[in-house]
Amino acid sequence: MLKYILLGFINYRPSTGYDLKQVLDNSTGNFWHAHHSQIYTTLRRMEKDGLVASEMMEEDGRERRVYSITEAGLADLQAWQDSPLTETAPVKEDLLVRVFFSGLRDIPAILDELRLQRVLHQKELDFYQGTTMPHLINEHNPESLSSIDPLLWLSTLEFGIRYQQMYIEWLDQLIARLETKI
Amino acid sequence: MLKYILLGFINYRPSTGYDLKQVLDNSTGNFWHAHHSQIYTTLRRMEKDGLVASEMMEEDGRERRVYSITEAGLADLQAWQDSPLTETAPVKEDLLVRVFFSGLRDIPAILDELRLQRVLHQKELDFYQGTTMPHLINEHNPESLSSIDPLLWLSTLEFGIRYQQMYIEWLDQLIARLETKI
DNA sequence: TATATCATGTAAAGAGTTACATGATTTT
DNA sequence: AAAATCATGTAACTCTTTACATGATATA
Repeated sequence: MLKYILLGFINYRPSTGYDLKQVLDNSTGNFWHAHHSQIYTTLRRMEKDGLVASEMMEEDGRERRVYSITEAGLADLQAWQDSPLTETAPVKEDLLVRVFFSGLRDIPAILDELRLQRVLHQKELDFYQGTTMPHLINEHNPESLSSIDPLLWLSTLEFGIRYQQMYIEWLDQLIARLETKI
Repeated sequence: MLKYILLGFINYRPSTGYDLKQVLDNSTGNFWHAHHSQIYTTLRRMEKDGLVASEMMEEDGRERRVYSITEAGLADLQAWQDSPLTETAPVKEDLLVRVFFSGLRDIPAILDELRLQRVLHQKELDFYQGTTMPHLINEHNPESLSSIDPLLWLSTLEFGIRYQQMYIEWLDQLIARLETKI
């Protein structure tokens, strides 16, 4: 999947691994993330497979490896877009595993953990409700995104907002229930 | 993480890999899943590490390898419970990646994909709203779960229900928006 | 001058998926 | 008799994380 995310962004514009790490953190971080090590190695593999081509460029004395999409890469991206998902993505939520097996733990200790999670999820919600998407949309000149791109991008951002809101409501409900059990 | 899920369930009662696969599918499937191949290999590694011990048992002519938790396993489980999570779990949602990069796709094709996802998420919601948890709770005799177990288990189930409801609402919103763009 | 950011990588280990492989019992 | 379920595993591959490693430039 990371391959297609990288292809998708490189298709918007040629990019370095560093660029892509920033872009991922500030736009897809909400539903997909990757460490820089994985991004760099995946880009190299994609180049070996002929999906992208790279060129070292010097800018302000900095050496940057800029990747561009190839014809084969564009074909791969389009083939992926044309084969729709027929399954749902499985959820993996560490906290829920912990909650499930917390029957023998101290209730105040569980509450501490849940309250910390509430703070962290509120922080993520604040981040998504901040300036993330407008900047992504403004970076592209209006002509290049005549289509439904902004609608789709904002929708994925709204997913993140809904998710964090749901998560916080759920945490509040669980915290309230546990507070009556102390 | 799978290690702790397996330890957690084996701590409730000695189990086989097959048992654990069923239990995972019917209780944690909502926030954690694993293929049988991963469960079997993880159990073997855990046995090598002394966290569980296995014994072949014959039942109705079937050979079953039953795993029990060891003292070291229980200590490991408790140590994990005592070190709270200080981060949130990253979300990985394939569909959102696809939506993000659907700017050049045919809108009717996107809508088909979203409507199929709606059906699939509705199915999952129906499943979670079905009989999953009561049976898990009834399987244990009431004395063995005098604590807050049912409350915690039901809360994780409610997370799944809230998640699917949120997902469907989000899909409906996006579908409605795209329908105006045809 | 120290810290942060820019920039790119490798190595090793762990987690997870997919395919292969087998054979018994139970239900239709 | 066929299909489904019970039951256990291995092999190969891919994905992901964590740690190691380096060096330049920009900011405080």
